[in-house]
Amino acid sequence: MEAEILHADLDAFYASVEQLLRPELRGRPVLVGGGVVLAASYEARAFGVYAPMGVKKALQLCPDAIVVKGSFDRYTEFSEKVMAICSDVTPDVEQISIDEAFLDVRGSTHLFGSPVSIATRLRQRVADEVGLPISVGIATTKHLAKVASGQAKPDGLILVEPDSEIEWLHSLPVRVIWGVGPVRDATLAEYGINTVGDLASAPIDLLVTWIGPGAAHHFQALAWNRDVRRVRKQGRAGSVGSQSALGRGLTSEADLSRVLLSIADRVSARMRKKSRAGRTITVRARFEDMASLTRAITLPSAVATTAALHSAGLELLADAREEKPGPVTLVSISVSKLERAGPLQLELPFDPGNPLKPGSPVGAAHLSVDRQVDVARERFGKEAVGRASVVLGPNRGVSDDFRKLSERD
DNA sequence: TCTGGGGTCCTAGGACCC
DNA sequence: TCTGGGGTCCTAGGACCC
Repeated sequence: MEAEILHADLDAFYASVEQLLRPELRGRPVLVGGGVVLAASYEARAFGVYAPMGVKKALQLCPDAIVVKGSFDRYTEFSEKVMAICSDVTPDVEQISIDEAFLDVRGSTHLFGSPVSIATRLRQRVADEVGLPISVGIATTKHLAKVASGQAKPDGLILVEPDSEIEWLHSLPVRVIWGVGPVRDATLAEYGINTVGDLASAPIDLLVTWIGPGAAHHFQALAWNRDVRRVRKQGRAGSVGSQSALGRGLTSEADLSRVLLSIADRVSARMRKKSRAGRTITVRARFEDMASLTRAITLPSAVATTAALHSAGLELLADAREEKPGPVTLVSISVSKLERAGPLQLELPFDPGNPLKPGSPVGAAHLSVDRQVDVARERFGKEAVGRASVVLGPNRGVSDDFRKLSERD
């Protein structure tokens, strides 16, 4: 098997963009974030700072660090430029986050040369045309390419030769396996599993009892570089969500409702922008002790409006607070089981008394909004539809939803 | 000053169906 | 009346990733 899968990963992405935009930050320790560090420049990492560390602690370790809030719109712009360069190299690009992507270059070698020369050119172009450092790993599988790019950082390139890949992989700490985080790392360490080699040679029946059957088989396969996942162009099924941290916490119904409304509006606007609607609405609440509860409901039809998410969110949050009263320090709404949705959709508000009868009774996107309202009034009565909200297309806020109604009545 | 905001995936139990 | 096995869908929680 040839090593033809690349994993390209921008180095300290947010911090690097800040240093690019503000030359006075170059060569200096930079922290991007508010309460916690989202990204630390390599100058800051030299002091032991990493994400996600509290900013306070980071400043103790590195008092000269400059803290910047972060400009996420700009980060998206830079990400798009880099992904465009990747797509120049091969059509088989799978973007897995804002700052990293897999590239399958097997179809490009006849045009652009060996995977190493392709990767070298890619790194050079990103440096010249965008101005950012990017590391690349090359291997026979996605997982190994990802491990390799991690080892290549900062600003490096590693090709794992197929005939020595097992030897190379087995020498690394088990934490490099994609999916082994702090908890599993600690569990494995208890049983003397410290390197990938240890993991590879652990008896599978014992591994199953330590970390469960799914994880055991998955991680041991990865430890032998058995990874059949292909580079796939389109994204995953997905979910859309948003959250807000609430400082010391909120207790009043009115405050929480207001926060939920703004979150619901953010989520629904993003769904509409993507022309998606979803059937499962999940609310998560976090409390003062950092414990959290989730509540979910799956509706018979998909919804995408602020009003539907808000009223469902209120119900679900009330349910969670019944189990655990007290100040809520973080709340989130996320929507999954997404489907394609037309840009125009009329919907009745979520009905707390009857969770089986929520929105979109007239999801007839081919009809005009006015026509949808008329049809709905015929079917459901003037009163019910008087409270309906209308999705007017991508990226409209809640005020637009409701304004349309008041115009009608 | 005890910690952001966006996600994916897995597990386990219960309801329900055949 | 008691009993089996298999499958799907849903909810809740948890680990992990960037």
